[in-house]
Amino acid sequence: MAKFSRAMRMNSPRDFSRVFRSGKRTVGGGLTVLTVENSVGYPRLGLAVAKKHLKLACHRNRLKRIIRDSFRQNQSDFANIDIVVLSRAEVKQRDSEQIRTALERHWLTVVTQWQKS
RNA sequence: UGAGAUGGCCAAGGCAGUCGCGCCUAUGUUUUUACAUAAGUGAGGAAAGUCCGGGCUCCAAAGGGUAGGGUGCCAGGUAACUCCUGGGAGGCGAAAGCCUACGGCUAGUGCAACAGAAAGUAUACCGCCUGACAUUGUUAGGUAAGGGUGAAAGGGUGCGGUAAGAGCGCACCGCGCAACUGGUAACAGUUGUGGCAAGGUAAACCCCACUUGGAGCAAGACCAAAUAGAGGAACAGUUUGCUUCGGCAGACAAAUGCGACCCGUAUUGUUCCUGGGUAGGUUGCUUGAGGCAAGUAGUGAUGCUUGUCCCAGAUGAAUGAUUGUCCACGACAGAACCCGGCUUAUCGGCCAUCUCAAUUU
RNA sequence: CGGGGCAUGGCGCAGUCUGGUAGCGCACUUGCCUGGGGGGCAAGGGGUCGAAGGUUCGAAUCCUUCUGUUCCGA
Repeated sequence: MAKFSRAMRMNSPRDFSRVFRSGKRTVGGGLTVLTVENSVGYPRLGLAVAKKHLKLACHRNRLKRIIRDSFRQNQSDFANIDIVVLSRAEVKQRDSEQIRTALERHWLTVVTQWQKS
């Protein structure tokens, strides 16, 4: 049962700045993924979609939904890590299909970087 | 059948399955927070731009006046409006129909570069005509038909008239004024009269009429807890009474608030600097100028009556993914306090009414 | 989400209230002064005034609607 509860979202600015300071980074497909180990006992997801990259609120919402859903379906592979997904300027040109496949590639690298203990 | 006009409705394409999210109800577990299961429900016509109007909240009642702002044919609708409806006037179209910041420069002031004689109580460069001098020009007058300048030149056309001309006179048109008729009114029509005297610009100042306090849910309210209610500096007026001489009370003044200013009114220490600490949660938050249906008044916007329904409420912010299938292959685009409008973006589909053309009967 | 400001040569700004000529500094080009550079002097080029409509004879300026950019409010 792959769920996505409130607790699995990163809300506080402290968590975000910790990931930005010491996270590992992978780039590609219009997205940047940062990961770092956490101590809460489950993986967490944080999103940062810039208004500069996607001007319309509708498109920003859509990108965030796609990322959340992809995280939900793949969460069983992750170790206890905090993941932050950032948008890049070129997401404008990608459709939802391309973003999903890009995310799959990112998850693969993340999983090999952080082996489940 | 084709071309067009107007108004209204629908629009994460429809149906079925699987996984997932917010809210809410029920049940169960748990000290609470929560968790699990099931049912219900879950973005828009523009949610957008923030261009207007209102509700709501705070600014002490939001009071009076001034300034400033807004609106501008007339009447009605509305909680209100820069909105809507009906009517008038002007313009566009063959028609249905559409468009219009559409009060007042005969209240005042200002502006109009360059050009031009002159840009507004008119004037005269070239002309035209008359007189004088003189010999094809000079000068004194008359005139504004023609030319020229300009975006714009002080009514238009025709006839009469004249030295040449001119509303100088007449007819028609246009304009102003008056009376009458129709209309609630804007306005329209008829008659009479004036005789050109009122040129443009008010999205120029302004005048007139109506209207308008300011800020915004990050407004505001409540709860709990923590910390603080500290230190330093400067200024604390005038006068009266009492006094145990420390002060106390009253009046005036002053300061501050009432978010443009004044009136009015309320309050009484005020201002500056330094240091310390901080944690948020709840509420406002969706039952409303609400939707739907029927009846009824009205040309209509809309009002009234009855019945019925509850239809997002998040807070780093909920609607997505995937499979099958069908078609005309799917636009613009995401609520954040709530409504009424306007404007802008937009693939298409459906319905109703009307106009024109062709054909057939 | 709410409330403001700004947009003018390559860059930074005037001009907008009060409508008719778009100007200033730096930069650029050419010439001169100098043996050369720097510096100075003189001359010159370069602007759909963010976009589209409207008002006006005439719009950078007035009005309306859009577009970008920037600031403020816990």
